[in-house]
Amino acid sequence: MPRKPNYDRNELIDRSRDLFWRRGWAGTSLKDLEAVLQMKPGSFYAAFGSKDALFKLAMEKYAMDGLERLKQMAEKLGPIKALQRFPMMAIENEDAPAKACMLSKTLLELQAHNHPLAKEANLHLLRMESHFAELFEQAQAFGEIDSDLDPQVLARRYQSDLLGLRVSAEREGIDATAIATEIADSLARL
Amino acid sequence: MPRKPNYDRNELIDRSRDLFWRRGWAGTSLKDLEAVLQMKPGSFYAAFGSKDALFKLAMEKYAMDGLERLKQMAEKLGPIKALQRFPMMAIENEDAPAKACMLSKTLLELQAHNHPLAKEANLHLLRMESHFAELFEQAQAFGEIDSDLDPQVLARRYQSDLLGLRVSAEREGIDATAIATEIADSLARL
DNA sequence: TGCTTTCTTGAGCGGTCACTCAAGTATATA
DNA sequence: TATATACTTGAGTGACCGCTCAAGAAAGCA
Repeated sequence: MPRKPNYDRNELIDRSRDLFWRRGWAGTSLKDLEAVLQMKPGSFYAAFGSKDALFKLAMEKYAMDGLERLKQMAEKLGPIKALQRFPMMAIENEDAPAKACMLSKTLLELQAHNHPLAKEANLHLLRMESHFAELFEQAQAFGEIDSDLDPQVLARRYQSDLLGLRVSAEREGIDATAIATEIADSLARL
Repeated sequence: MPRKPNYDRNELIDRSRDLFWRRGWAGTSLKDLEAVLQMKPGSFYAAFGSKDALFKLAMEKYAMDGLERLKQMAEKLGPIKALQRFPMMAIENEDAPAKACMLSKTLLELQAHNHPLAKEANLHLLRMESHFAELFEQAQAFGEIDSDLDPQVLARRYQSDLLGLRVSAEREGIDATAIATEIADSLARL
């Protein structure tokens, strides 16, 4: 009986993610979103409820995609090779709206205000870290790295390096690929 | 003939730096600044000109203090020990308004808008990186690390690690001291 | 075709933003 | 003490913020 929306909700979330990722939470206004989504305020609020609610959806998609890419890479290359290539992949995609990680950007922007989205970002980062740990564990099982090392510790350091790499990649005039290579090399020495 | 300001300009910049460091650029409103500085809008604009101008001053002080601490540490401990201790020092100060680096926070927040303050932040980061490189060079001259390595490359990687560490330290439930220790350890292996 | 139900539109809400300025106040010099 | 010269005050500026809602348009069902 009713009328269907004339947009693809999933694609709208993608476009929002790109905008939020690049410009951040405060840096993205409703007007910006309306322009990119081609939506008037009424439709926007009917569809998503609020700017924060959409940001949450965008961040979830961002995190899910990242995890998915890591899993696919691990299936194709095995755990250690996946971990080695992941940093380079994260920074070499020219189409991405930003080099830096959307989760860390959100965390840094909103943590001081105790904004719920900061906690959300931290949660996604924890999930990613867990999967890094799993891969390190698998690599140990395969005898690819020293099995005396603690996978959790390795994962935490790895994620920290990755976040640093991606902040550096955001800078102008910095050759981040060299850093990515070094991160990969240091994994080979474990 | 005139009247003197009844405030210590330097201390006002310190307080602004702490607020900006913690809350970021968009996250700090004029009202916030007026409250912390105990100034009415008129005085504020007479003293500093604009929010951005004060942010610039705050960031300059932030960068100068960081560089100063590094130099003092290097004088006291020598280059390599200073580089080893610097990461831990950066995250263990409980009085600091934030663990993450103000320069990287500013860069991530404002880079997408081509805001002049983002370029300014990048410049301060470059200056810091140069000094890291100097210390690596000195360490080579002292025979403390392999002299075949490129000090510039070492410095870039070191700064990247440091930025990652400080993002991680900002997170809740992450033991950043372990990461700091590992950064120090990996310098010992050069 | 007519009715119901949803989606779309866009003017406009109260609030906050960075900032201004005219008036008042304090102080160093003449 | 009188005057010139800042500094301080705070109400008020226009612009933008996230968001609301009443009215109109479109599509599925009878």
